[in-house]
Amino acid sequence: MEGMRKEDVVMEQGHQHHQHSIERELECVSQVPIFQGLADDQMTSVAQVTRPIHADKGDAVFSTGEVSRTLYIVNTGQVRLYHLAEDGREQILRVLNPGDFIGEIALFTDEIHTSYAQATKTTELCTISRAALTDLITALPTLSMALLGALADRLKTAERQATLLAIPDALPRLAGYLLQISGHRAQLLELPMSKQDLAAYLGMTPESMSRKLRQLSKQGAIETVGRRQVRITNVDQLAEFAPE
Amino acid sequence: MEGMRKEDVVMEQGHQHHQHSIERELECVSQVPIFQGLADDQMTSVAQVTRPIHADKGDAVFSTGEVSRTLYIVNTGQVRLYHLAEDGREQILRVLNPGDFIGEIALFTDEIHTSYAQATKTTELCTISRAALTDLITALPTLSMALLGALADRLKTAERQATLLAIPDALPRLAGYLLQISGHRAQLLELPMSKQDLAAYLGMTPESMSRKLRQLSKQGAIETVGRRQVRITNVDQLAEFAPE
DNA sequence: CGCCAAGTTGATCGGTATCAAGTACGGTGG
DNA sequence: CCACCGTACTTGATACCGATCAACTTGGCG
Repeated sequence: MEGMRKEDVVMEQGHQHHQHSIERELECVSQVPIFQGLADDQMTSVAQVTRPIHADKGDAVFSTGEVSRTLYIVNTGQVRLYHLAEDGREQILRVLNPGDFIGEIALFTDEIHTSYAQATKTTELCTISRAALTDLITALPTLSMALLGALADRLKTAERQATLLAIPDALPRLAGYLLQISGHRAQLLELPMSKQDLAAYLGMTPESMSRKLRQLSKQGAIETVGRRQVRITNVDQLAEFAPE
Repeated sequence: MEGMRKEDVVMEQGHQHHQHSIERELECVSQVPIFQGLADDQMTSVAQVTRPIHADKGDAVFSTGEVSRTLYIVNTGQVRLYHLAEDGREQILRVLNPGDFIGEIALFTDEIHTSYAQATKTTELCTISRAALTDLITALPTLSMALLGALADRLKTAERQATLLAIPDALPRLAGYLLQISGHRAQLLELPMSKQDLAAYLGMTPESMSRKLRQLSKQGAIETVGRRQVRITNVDQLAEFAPE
């Protein structure tokens, strides 16, 4: 991760601004999956329109009501996206891990953000303005393809999520979710969010979540480890409870 | 990483159709929103790699298990996408109306279709192979942008759908859905699918759907008109039942 | 006009939300 | 390193909503 050869590229670009190096920007860009596959000089031109952002744990990256004209890409750390219901309950939309991005809708319309984005730990992001990104897209077909691929992937996830949520019973919803994030493999896995957030994400209450997890572990399909981990001990058993 | 070079598959495939007129293909292409904004000659090159497909009411466009290497765009008619649960119940994923497309995931991986696509009426589609489309994307930035926009839009819909489905009570789910497809406007609107399909789409039974619709109309928020239409008579009233 | 699928209505049952207490994990400070 | 504390999580009891099964009605297509 550290040993990137980027110094020579930085030099070539030095004339634009003064010697304010774009090293930090390049580091961000080079880490991000959608920019993999770009040549060094292409990466540099991306880095030039990138602006890094830092957010400490608990900080808001953006809030509801703000106008969205920027693409945010998580470099390190984690960001959670959520809605705030009028009763104060938070509905988790998605958790962004390194490489994930948000704001793609901003590319096409002056949309108002309908959710909050909050760092759950110390987080580094890079941002790209709409204008800069549209320029990049037209100039770099490789980037277009990468973006399309990432969007298609998220779409698939969202549609699978919707299919899960349409199931009326909580047990298959949970089982299906666990199977999905484990890749149908018996393993110890870290939950991407707290159990109460996960409960909301899966359309149930924390109480139901707890009961269903217990039920699954009594059946020998899983074990809960601490507060944030679940070990899948028997995939077939788990699949019994899942849909299809 | 190595730079990607585009192979000239477009020309090779286009060659085969060169003999007869591409009038039919052009008609399809010119109707489709994602191809709007292309110059005439660009549209022609798109048309050359397009293959029209006809499906009568009830016909399958593709089925679960088939390998997906094609983008399908609906020209006229309607296609419904659904999963088949083991108990035989159909879970509607999405309904494709003219201009909508499916198969974008096929562009990036040899994915197996996980759903069925069935025409609900006489339908004309155009199809584009993966190779041809990737070439088009690299050649036509306008098309890239249009595709990205369409995907971002679908993503937004899917995520909103997931948010709706996470609500445990049926009434706000239905109210939220109606508000959404009506654009928060009082108007007569055509349901995009049958009520029983809509019920599955919203994660409830046809019986519940019927009862909740009745409840909303007793409150004066809506009126049901025939089997496929709903008139929104009081948006504020409807919003009372919707989340947020 | 007649038929059949789609939709409605009713009665019952089960599952989950809710409310209310209790428990334990994991971070903080001593 | 350990004791402490707050919050996340768990457990229990009850009520309510929606799924289910069954019977009926209606719209709309041939």
